[in-house]
Amino acid sequence: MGRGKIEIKKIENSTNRQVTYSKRRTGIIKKATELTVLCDAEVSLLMFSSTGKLSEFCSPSTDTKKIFDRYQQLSGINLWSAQYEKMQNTLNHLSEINRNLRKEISQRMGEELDGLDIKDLRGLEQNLDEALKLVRHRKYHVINTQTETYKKKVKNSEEAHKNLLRDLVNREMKDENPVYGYVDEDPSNYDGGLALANGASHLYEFRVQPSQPNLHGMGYGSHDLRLA
Amino acid sequence: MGRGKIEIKKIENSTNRQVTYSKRRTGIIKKATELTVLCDAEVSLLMFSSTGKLSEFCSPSTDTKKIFDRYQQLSGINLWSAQYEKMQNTLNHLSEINRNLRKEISQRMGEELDGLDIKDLRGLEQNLDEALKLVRHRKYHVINTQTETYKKKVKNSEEAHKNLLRDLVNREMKDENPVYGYVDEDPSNYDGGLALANGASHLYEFRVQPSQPNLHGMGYGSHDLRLA
DNA sequence: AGCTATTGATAATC
DNA sequence: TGATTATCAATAGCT
Repeated sequence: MGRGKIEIKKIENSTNRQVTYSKRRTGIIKKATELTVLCDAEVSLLMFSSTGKLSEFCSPSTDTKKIFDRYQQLSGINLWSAQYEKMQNTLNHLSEINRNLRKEISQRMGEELDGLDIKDLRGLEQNLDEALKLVRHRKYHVINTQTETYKKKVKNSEEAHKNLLRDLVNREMKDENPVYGYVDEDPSNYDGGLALANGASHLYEFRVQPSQPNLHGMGYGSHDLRLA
Repeated sequence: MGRGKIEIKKIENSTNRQVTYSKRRTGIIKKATELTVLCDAEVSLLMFSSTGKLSEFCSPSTDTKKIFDRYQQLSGINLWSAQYEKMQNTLNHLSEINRNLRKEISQRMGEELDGLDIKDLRGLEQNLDEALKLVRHRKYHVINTQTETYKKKVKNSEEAHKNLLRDLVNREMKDENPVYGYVDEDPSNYDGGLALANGASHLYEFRVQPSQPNLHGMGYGSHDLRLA
């Protein structure tokens, strides 16, 4: 259809090819539209020119994504299988690692020791012993620091009290007019040492439940890692 | 184009619509083919008839999946964003859990204690202490069991040796014909006690490297959890 | 981009 | 469905 018949083979003249592409692209989109309207069909048409430019047509009743989903269902071709598998592998790998980490924590809590031989047990014992020393060392350090702070605060307080009393006496001696209303500049700091009274840790006390290591109630064991 | 002009609107007669769909489908596929060949383009054409039947055309140089991938790249539309996001969330969640588990292990090894207050430290100390007791208990149990087995083996061996000697003496007394070649029925069991000599554990000895929890050389710390 | 001679697609019909 | 054909639509070559 045109001023002359043409052979259906690649148009070598680049400009001519572009022009023909443009015209025929319009034509085929018109055809797709007509098919959509006349026959109540759903159509997706994707075209990449030789220069890589994308043109798209899609029936108005739907969108490209829906068409693809439908195509996937009907054709049985899983378009994202590669990506899907890659992610799925990563997920499985992470789950496996987490399982192992949990097992290690359990063993460090003295549970699930059945699988360990004498060498493992000796290693674990030694390791726990060293950890215990480190934790105790740190604990004493924290206690000392807090105690020092506390002592300093008390000393400051006494100093302030003494000064206040002196002032008071001075004033009474001068004009017999006592002063009330003294307030410490930062009373909230005084309960720093009180925390020492509580022995149990919110971090570790839940561990009385055996063999279910947990992290602040995240409940990761119940998550569904499958993807429909 | 036809024996009469037609209006572009849905063909109500179902049979007629099907016939037109068939003819025009052939036509548009021909157009797509021509576009592909003449203009060196890549084309994907998906059509669903009003009855739901799928027809497909794709340029011979490629396939539908590749076209979709390319479409996705160029259009910026993530065609599987729902799935992707779901998996990505799961991945992030698992990674977070992983981080926490590692941190807990580190703390149980006496590392990364800076963030813990006095309550936490006391709890951890208590927990480690109890774990240490459990591990020691288990270790002694295993040692005792192995020692018992070893003793029994030795006793059996001595018994066997004694019997052998007696037999030997008896035979020599009877016909002056000594017997060689005695073999224990299961010699491999005798080295059970030898493992006790090795103090270090293959499981825990690598922990001298600080703050890198590890499980049997899995090296999960280096795994790339990002998804291209 | 337009124009139009010409080919190509297809609606109606069998 | 498949073939035929009179018609209309698309477009190749040209400006």
